[in-house]
Amino acid sequence: MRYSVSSNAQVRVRFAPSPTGWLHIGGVRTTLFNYLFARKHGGKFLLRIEDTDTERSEQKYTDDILSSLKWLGMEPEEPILYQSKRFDLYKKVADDMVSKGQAYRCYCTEAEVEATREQMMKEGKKPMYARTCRNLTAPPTGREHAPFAIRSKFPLTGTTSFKDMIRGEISFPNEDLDDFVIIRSNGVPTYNFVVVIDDIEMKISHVIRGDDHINNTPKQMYLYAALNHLAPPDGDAPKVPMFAHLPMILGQDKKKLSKRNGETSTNAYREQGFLPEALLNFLVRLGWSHGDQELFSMQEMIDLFNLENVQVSGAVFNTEKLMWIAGEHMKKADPTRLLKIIQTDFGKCFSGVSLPRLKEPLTIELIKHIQQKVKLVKEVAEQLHPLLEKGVMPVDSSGLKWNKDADTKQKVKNGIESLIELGRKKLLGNNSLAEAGVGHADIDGILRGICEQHGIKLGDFTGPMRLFVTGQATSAIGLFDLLPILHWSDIEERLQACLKA
RNA sequence: GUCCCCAUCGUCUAGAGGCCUAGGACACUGCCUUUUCAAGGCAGUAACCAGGGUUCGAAUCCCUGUGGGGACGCCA
Repeated sequence: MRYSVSSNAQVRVRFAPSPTGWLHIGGVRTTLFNYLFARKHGGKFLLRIEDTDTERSEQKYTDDILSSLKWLGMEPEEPILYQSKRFDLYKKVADDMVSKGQAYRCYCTEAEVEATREQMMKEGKKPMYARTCRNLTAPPTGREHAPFAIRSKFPLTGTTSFKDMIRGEISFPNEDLDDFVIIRSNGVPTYNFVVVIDDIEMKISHVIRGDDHINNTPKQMYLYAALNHLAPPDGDAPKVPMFAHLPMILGQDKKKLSKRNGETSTNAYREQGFLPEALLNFLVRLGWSHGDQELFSMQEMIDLFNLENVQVSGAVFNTEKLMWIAGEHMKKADPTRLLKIIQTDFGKCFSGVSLPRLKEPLTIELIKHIQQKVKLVKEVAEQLHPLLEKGVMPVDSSGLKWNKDADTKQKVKNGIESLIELGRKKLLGNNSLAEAGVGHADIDGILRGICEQHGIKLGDFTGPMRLFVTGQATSAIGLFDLLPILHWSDIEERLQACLKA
């Protein structure tokens, strides 16, 4: 909160997800803060795939992370580092630590370790490894050829502390810290180990991550000290990066956001039709603020972002606010771009419509109006669908007010007949009234005129028309705007259907 | 249980000792327009976890308590 960035160091940050699940929305927020920080300081944003868990890592998840980041517009600026390709290196570093007495071979079985852990829990202590093998000079008898893990030889006394850029000084008594495993008995390295090796090699200047990593930091501090010799000789990278631990994103139940208490998959938001900039705007306000400002363009986020204004406590993921922000960004979006997204992501919404109709300029005109009222791209597509259909569509007219009043019903029909006639006259051989120079205000005048002439209320008149022309009782586009845009032939067919209702 | 972190309206937040009878936003409620719908405008309800200090003065600093969350893996 109170620490600023030293100006001469090159800022290099990374997002380091493990491909064991779809890109989590919390990961997107972490990425966003890293990305904004890099942009703001003229640094670089990098990506590292932490696929050391060979059991659970899957290619499809890596693909998902990559495609989601691309969708969000936050792509890495240097080649992606895959940890699974570097096992040999990690092993060598670990062996080196063993030979220097910074780590040791542990011959305990998982069951043995688990047993002591449970025992300590019962005694009211923090469950830790009993350090059985810490001072061994040779393998225990009978286990000479047994597989062994490699553990860090973490100091037993003193304290380990670091200065968090968001929270200030955080320190841990060393006696509470474990001799954590750095290489599993199957030879695969663990997270806390490789993260340090890679951050050193990638010359990461600032580690910005979720605060669930606070407790890992002292372990990593130990490793930074032990692996100091790995730091690049050019000295342009800090020996130990600065840390900034971001508050968690919480579900409605105030617990860490997970599948159980909210939608966590980034893809789901894309499929629902959120604009990426809307999602990002919502996410940036979860834990960060700039005075009273709520709406930010990507450029504004970059210009305004800073770690000083990052919040310390967790933030509940609030879907209502997301929806509001989505609507605000929708209003500002370029309609041509919206059409493109509709075509690539929401083609399925157009069953029964010949897609070439999407290319007609009238589509853009329709989108311009629709986007003012809806929040999601999918909604734009759904609103567009019936409008682009040729001719009549099935409608449910049972809810119409005129069902209760035969007199009005007849008057409205008379009015519609007048409208059809008038429309033809105004069309002057064009496809649509708009092409003939008829606009919103003209339609307003025409409809009001007809209502006056036939002695009906505007609301009674527009209700049935809206239903038959849009196929829906309510629509995201006003009738006054819609009538000029659509092909008059389609409107006429639909109004004829209305007359028969 | 142990360690770490946190604590302002229901939610996101502003707040860096006096500008705070605590501001904005979402949501909610009401009103206006009711001569088009899911628009727009206006207004309102609503919070400094508790107790002790420090200070002329505390939402803001300190301590304690309470509450919440996170971490305690040969997951990341």
